[in-house]
Amino acid sequence: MAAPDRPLTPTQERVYSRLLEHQRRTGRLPELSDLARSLGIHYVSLRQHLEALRKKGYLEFESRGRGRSPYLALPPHATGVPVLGDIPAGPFDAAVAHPEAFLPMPGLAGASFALRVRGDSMADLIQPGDVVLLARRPLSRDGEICAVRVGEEDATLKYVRRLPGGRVELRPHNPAYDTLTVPADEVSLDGVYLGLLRGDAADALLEPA
Amino acid sequence: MAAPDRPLTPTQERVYSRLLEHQRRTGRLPELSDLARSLGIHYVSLRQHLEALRKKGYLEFESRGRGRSPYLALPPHATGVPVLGDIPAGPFDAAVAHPEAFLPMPGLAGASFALRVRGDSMADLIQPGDVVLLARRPLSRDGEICAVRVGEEDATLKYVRRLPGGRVELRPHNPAYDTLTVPADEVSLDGVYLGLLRGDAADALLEPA
DNA sequence: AGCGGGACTACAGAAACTATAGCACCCGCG
DNA sequence: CGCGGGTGCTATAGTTTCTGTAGTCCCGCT
Repeated sequence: MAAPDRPLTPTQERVYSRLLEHQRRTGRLPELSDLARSLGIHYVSLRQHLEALRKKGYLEFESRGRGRSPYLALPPHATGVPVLGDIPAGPFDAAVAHPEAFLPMPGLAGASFALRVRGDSMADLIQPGDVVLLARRPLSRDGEICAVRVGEEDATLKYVRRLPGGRVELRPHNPAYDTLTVPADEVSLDGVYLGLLRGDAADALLEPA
Repeated sequence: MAAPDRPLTPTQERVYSRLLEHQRRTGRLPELSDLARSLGIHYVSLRQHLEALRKKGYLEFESRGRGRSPYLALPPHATGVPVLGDIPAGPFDAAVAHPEAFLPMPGLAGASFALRVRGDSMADLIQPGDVVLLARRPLSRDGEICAVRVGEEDATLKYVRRLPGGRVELRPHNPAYDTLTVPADEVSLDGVYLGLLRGDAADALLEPA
């Protein structure tokens, strides 16, 4: 119930996306009466929708007594970047994986996710406990660092380059490991490297799920 | 006037730090009447202090008409990590440097800052346009990556290790460059590596100063 | 002696929010 | 066909926050 678990009706969708938009634009949430006016519906109706959204897990909404402003907030999964699992790690399905925690980064929410580094198999620039930020988008320039999986192996970070003939070159940062070239259809590209947070910095930022 | 430029009186200081604390704890700002009660002062007095803080550049505060909640916000420099300049770059004085922009990361504010990478002299893991997060703290473990300056040179990122005899080893990530050992008093350690954001991710997060 | 910071009292009005109740329409489902 | 859910309205009455303005007091500093 903590995470969105039920589909929204059209009007609930309208209310919810209006809240997201307002949060992005202004960094805060609108007042209920303003929102009701701008949606063209009545205050009482709006509250019914907010209550429905709350029950479905899309937001936090709590009355604080007569005359007081209600507590209204979008939960971390709406504004934060989810930490989906570990790297290297077994195959994870972004649609199914349930996040362990969230990085509050409104500018990146939706288009990206994060993985925590578990082993020390990566280059010395990345340590166990670090959190790697990854964009959910296809490769745009050759040579970008990506989280990739080959077949059933664990996800790892590699420099990815497309080769002629439908093959892909996977080069590890650590030169002690081999560079692979694999048919493109055997590689699943999970995310493009967007950044990294040292373990202690990540811990200071993370919000529990 | 945009940044804090004048000293605060004791009570203004109290009001301001209470706001910071509330923002850290709850992620939002308190209502004025609650705040006044918890500070043990009257509502009208509180508003005088908020107005004074606004004039001194410590916060944004604007009345929105009778009966409406006032607009109250802490500016980016209170909750964000400042981007102080470029790396490699000439000596920058953290106390004097005026930030170009801010990364909204409340958990790290105060204890850290950021530098934008300008040249491509760093290792291939760090590209021009990236933003490097740095902690304002001394070296805690040998081998940490730090932004250091030797004498009057530009600041660069190096693996730093303390050696017996008051010397310091500075090892670049790129093995093509030399590892230096320098007397500790010739090295100024500007910050300890906390993380990195790719240029496009940083651009999505940055707030102008 | 004057000034600024700090703090209070008082009052009237605007707007937001709570709480509750009732009415109406449309739609899908059993 | 009836029922429930979603949507939306009207209405009333009460609480609280916030605005705006005005006046009083004390204290420390210049």
